Amino acid sequence: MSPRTQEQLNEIKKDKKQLILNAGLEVFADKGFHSGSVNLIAKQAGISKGLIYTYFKDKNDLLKEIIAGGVQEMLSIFENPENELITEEQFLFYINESFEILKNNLYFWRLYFSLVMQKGILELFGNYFMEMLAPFINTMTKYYSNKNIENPYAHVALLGSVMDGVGIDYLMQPDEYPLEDVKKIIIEKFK
Amino acid sequence: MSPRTQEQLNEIKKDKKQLILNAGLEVFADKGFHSGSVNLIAKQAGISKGLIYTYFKDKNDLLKEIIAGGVQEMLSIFENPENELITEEQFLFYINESFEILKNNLYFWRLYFSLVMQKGILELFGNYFMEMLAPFINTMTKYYSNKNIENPYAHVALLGSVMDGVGIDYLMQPDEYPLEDVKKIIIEKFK
Amino acid sequence: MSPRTQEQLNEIKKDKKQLILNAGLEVFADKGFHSGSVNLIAKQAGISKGLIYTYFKDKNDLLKEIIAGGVQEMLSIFENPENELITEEQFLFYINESFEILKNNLYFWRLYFSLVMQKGILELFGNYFMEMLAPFINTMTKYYSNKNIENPYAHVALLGSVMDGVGIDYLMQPDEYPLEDVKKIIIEKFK
Amino acid sequence: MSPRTQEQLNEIKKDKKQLILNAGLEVFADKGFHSGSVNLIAKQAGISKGLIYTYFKDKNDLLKEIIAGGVQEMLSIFENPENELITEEQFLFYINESFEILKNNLYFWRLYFSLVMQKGILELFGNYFMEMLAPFINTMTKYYSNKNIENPYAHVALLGSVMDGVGIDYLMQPDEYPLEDVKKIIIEKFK
DNA sequence: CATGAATGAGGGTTCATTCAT
DNA sequence: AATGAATGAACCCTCATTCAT
Repeated sequence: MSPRTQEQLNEIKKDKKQLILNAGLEVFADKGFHSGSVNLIAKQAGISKGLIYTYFKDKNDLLKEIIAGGVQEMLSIFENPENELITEEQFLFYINESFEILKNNLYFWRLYFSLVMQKGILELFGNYFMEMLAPFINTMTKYYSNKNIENPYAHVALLGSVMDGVGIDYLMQPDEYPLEDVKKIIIEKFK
Repeated sequence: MSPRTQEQLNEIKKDKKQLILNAGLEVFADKGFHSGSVNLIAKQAGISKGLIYTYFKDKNDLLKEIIAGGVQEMLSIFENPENELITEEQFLFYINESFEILKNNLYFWRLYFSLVMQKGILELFGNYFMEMLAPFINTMTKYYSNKNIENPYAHVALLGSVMDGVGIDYLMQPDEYPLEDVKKIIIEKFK
Repeated sequence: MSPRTQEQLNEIKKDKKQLILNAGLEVFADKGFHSGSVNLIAKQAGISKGLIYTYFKDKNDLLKEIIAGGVQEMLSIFENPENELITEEQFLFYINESFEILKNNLYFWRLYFSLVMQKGILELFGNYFMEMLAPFINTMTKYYSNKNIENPYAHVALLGSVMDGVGIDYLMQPDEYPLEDVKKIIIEKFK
Repeated sequence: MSPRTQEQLNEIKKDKKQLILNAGLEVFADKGFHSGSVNLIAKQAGISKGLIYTYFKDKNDLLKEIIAGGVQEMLSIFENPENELITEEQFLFYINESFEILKNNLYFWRLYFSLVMQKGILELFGNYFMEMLAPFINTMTKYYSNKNIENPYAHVALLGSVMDGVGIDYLMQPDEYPLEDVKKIIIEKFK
């Protein structure tokens, strides 16, 4: 029989790669990068260990692509006319949107926070994370500066920390954390 | 030389154990639990690998005792006449104290946050962490309730998250994070 | 286009097989049998991994056929009226010819010498190599016997070893080894 | 009980290390470096796989130490007053000695010849082998130069090749190769 | 005939844990 | 109490081989 066409192969490749990326995300998010074994990821994806290495150079590479994918998704959501000053309404939108992103990407954020604490790993990603967060930080800094608030930098740092902290606590107990109520208070206090 | 008394022996034992606990805390905080090897801990403590197993059943047990120790320390600091209602002044004291604790226990908190995201590990500790945080939560809840603030539970959850978020961000970049400025804003917004 | 005739198909088949054999020879000679991967051979031959298994049972089989081909080529060059006694002139010719063969089949001889030391691999070939060398040995033995030289067997063994040793040393540093000068001395000493 | 003294430990270490070196030499000589697995070496030495890594950084390191040991042994045997011109008697001694060394270190020489053919591996050893052979080459060059023989360099190259070739052929069939007879002829032709 | 995705055994290596001393 | 040599399970990764297409 004739071999598969290039198109078919590309389709397979894309699907399988995504399958592995998803499995990797779940496993790494649950167990952490070091404890999440390639074996487990293969099992989770329903494939053999070896196949992972058809799509990724090594375990590091798999992690990098998982993160890159997540970061891309974040950026695509947050992409805004860069140096635009935002209104209070837009501020609310951003906060809301951030919470939606958090809720819709539990695994990614769990992975993010577990990586962020580990010295050696963070270096793998260079400025990925910084780049991901930059638009948010820039926009917020401008927002606070415009409101003539004293020390806008500290305000933004705090707001970022708040989002981080809420994220972590919510991820730890998604069913019990009063996310919506907390959101309201944040908006009230930080707008 | 005369043979050591039982008391002296106990003292030695306690010292050695503490030595290992300290070394373990530093290594786990720096490398993470999985990557922080027993060998490294032994080296850091200046003892042999085998001796660790005289004091601890296994690596998990070592981690548990490290955490338990840290939690005890937290509790001892925060120990307050339990159901006492606190004044605003005391509220300020608590916040301040929390920041001091954070700054003085970088290793512990780094370890804490690196563990907290990992499902498998978290189960090792059952309610340890919850118990550690309970007094803080209780006191704050009472404080907000007394001020007739709407939804005190959500307020406390948020305050806890804020402390978590600030903790993480500070730990990531201790030299660059504007901790004092952030503290001021927190007090202003949450008192 | 008209469909290919059976003959043409056979021709293609033969070509493909030869393509693989050549690629295999180069790769095995360069990397060694164990480290020369099937994948690399396929790439070198410009075909797919799978196709190799249409022509060869397995990697061992490919090696065997590569060696068999090389041995055949040697034999065809050396083929002489079997039990004929050779003159000194013919002796010179043989030596010269041997050097030419060496120079013209660097890959084969590199592979040959890399295999010859390994017990496990050598068994794959049974008497291949012996058969390859037999005509040379026979001819030379007769030559020396005829000259009434004492212990012609040892002389032939030595001559064979000389050719082996020169081969190896030349293969190790083809550009620096004084092959022509060495040849002159050999002829002088062994004719 | 008290732990072992440093002396005892050193003794153990030395013995075990030598055990592994010997096992490694045999396995690598028989199977080649790449095909000779750490597993097999452990089995041959009667120890666990892991123990090898107590004594050697990795597989490469094991090979290096095996070779270093062998080279040292060679050098110690051949050590001669360096720039001394040798007599014919001494020449005979050297040739004889070389054959003894060959016979007494079959594994080492099998390993040597199997390595020498492999491009990538040879580089691991830099000038080890060259240094090992240098005294032999120097001494012989001087010997031939002194005899006013034309092209002493080619003579030495040939003599070296002869020793190599005889070595290989003998190693391939130690029981059948007429080593003593061959030695006589070599001496006769090359002295 | 031809492809390359997929498998799984086996490779080198690390490391928690044990145990003779 | 103290040591560190020794073990073996589990890790990441490679590669010969198979098979659906």
